[in-house]
Amino acid sequence: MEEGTSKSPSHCEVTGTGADGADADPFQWDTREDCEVRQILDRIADKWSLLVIALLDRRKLRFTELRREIDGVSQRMLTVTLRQLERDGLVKRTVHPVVPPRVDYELTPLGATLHTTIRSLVTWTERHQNEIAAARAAYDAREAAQTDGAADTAGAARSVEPATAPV
Amino acid sequence: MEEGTSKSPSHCEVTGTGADGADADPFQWDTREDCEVRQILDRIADKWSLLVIALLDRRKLRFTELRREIDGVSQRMLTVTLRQLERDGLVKRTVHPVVPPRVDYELTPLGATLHTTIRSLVTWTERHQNEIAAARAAYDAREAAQTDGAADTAGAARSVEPATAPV
DNA sequence: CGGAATCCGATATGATACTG
DNA sequence: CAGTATCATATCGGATTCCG
Repeated sequence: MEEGTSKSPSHCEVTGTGADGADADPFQWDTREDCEVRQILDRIADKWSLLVIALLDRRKLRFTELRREIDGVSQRMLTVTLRQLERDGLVKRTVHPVVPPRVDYELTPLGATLHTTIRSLVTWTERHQNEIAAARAAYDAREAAQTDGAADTAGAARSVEPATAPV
Repeated sequence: MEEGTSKSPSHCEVTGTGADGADADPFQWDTREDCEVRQILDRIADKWSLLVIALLDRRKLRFTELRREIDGVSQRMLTVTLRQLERDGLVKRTVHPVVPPRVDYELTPLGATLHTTIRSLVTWTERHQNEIAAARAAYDAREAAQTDGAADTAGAARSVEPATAPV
């Protein structure tokens, strides 16, 4: 990710609708790793990219402001991330040639359309964080149980069906 | 990511609506890196997790099938990813105790709700991959131009505003 | 077949120092 | 303030091997 994506991603077109991608079939998509969609996906689903886009909601933010809002990001990673997003046309960078340098970042129209989707991802997470926490606790409990006491008579730790026939 | 998330993430509640998260204010959310939301986000926004969830749309898939569909994933990463998703309660794993082992993976109801969101992310990418490709090309062109020939008289490579006053 | 465990290299990322 | 450059390394993740 560090270096520019100078590889040559095959532009694998979707086989479905003739238009401009946007297939309706949930199954019939690429998944080839050298595919452009995969590459883009890897980028926007990036830890920091996600946060940057989520935060740049209809407002400009300065470099330092972003850095302050995104707890834990290093100056370096924020820079790199912003460059990538700028390159992908998702974020617009504006430099004010003033004495103490000032740089603003904001979403481009394209970035704004993505923002909606990202936002829904964040919302989903907020909504279900409790369920996930519960699931984790349950999983860990089972895990510990079978590692520790182990070998209980009947109840298997994970879901197992009562064998029917081999493949 | 390798090890179980045995850290202690602060359960940082959203300040907004009293209910169960689902805040309406796009700004007032966590961003603290030790926050649970951030951790979950990092996981589901993971390169492989994303693909697994996207692929498991209303169907069971065996380990090998998944591996075949997700080009480029190693056995190890697929296993690790599936474990995490299972732990988070997003994927259900079913072991059939037959002679050649057979394991099926499918989304849980919770996972299904996430699938919708993930899917929209994939769709967005498919729809806009051309725009992004164009943006990249443009960016790289500018970049090369100013690195190479550089120093053109007027047109600056990046967006720069004509200075008004310092901060 | 599905997976666990180990080894081990690539690299993504943080910390630090320097610059305009 | 907003980077860039360099260095050190923690982590990710692939290849291999062994197992039920």
